[in-house]
Order: sequence, then C-alpha cells, then structure tokens
Amino acid sequence: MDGLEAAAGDQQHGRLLIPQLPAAYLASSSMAALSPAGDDWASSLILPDGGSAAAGVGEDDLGGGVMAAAAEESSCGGSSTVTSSGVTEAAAAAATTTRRGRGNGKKAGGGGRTPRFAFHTRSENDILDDGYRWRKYGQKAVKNSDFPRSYYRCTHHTCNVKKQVQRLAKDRGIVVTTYEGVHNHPCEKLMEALSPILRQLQLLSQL
DNA sequence: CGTATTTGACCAGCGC
DNA sequence: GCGCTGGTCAAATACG
Repeated sequence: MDGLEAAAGDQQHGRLLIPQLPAAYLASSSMAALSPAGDDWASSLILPDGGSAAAGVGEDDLGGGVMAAAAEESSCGGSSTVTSSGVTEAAAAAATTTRRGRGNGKKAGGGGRTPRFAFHTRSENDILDDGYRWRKYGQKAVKNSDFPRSYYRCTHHTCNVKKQVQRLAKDRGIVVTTYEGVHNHPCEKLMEALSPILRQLQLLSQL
C-alpha cells in the first residue's frame, strides 16, 4: 500500500508540497497550483518562529510541544485552510520527548539539531502527498490519544528525513504530520510537475 | 521477486 | 531503582 502513489492518483487526496524546510513557505503557493480544486482537506502551517497564538486544534495531543500559530490562508481554490506549525528546536526539545535508537546508540539527543516542523492537515487520509516517497517503519499507540502514531522515513538512500503522522484525539479529522530533518535531494513529484513548465521556459528563452 | 507494511520486541530517557 | 513511555529495529507478511 503505497499511500503516496495512491494519493497521486486519487482526486480525493490532497497534495502538500513541502520539499525542504526553507521552502515550506512556497509550499502553500505550490499547493494551490498542484492541488485539485475542491479538495476536502486543510493543513495547518505553524510558522517556525513559534507562534504564540494557538490554533484551534489541540497541540497538546502531540506531546504538548507543538506551538501552533495558525495562519489561515485560502489556497487550493479557497476551499482549504492551510496552517503550519514549526517546531523549533527548543519546542522540540521541550515537547517532543526523547529520541533514542535501538542499538546504535544514536540518540539525537544532545545535539539533535534537526529542524522539526509540524503540519495540521484536515484530511480523511493519514498520508499527505508531499511529493516525496516515504517508508513506514513503525507505529505506536501513544498516550492520551485513541489513534496510533505512525513513523515514516524518506526512502531516498542519502536522505535521513523522518516524519510522524498522528490524528488528533480531539478532532479525528485533523492529521498532524511532523517532519524532522531536511531533504537533501530534489522532490521527485515536484520536479515531475515542473518539468513541462521548465521545458516551456527553455523554449521561450531560445526564442 | 522486489519492495513496502505490519507488528512485537527492544532500548533508553524521564519522572516518581 | 523501577516503571512508563516513545522511538526504532527487524522478521514476517502482503502486495504489485
């Protein structure tokens, strides 16, 4: 079950393009272009500087750390709401618990300087098509939540980006996706989507 | 047959 | 020191 592939071919699925963290902001605009109009989803984008305002959703369900500065913006045909949540390192440290690996003693700890961003997405699907390919490597039932948390890792060999996906207990329609790390490779689906445009640009530049 | 998902076990930090 | 909890591993399984 490749959720991403499924999403790509399903008009009911939303698309969220967040190739790199710095590019997260252009994501919303890209989304408007790539998402089918009328999608029944909305994502929440919490800006990195940690917002002070809380979104309407319960961030505490994510471990208490995700500060949500809800920025509603109409995109995707104006039918969806986009908000995002940036989890700063401080917030991540305070909030999200500890990370440890199994034998390799890889505890991000201490130095875990990987940026983390959380996105609230109103969708029936747990999996957002963000343009990258993810492989699920774990699922855990978490405290204070009726829904399990799923752990994904980017399938690209050299990419170590992870993401966690969990539904809010308070609002099962909201999916919280937490990205950890920055992709060090281009977004496959984004490049695929842009290639016709780039081709046209090249033709125009030749004229 | 190759790849992705499921799922139970394991590990380690934190709070008491 | 112990138990709880979250994150990850890896074998088994499913799927195309």
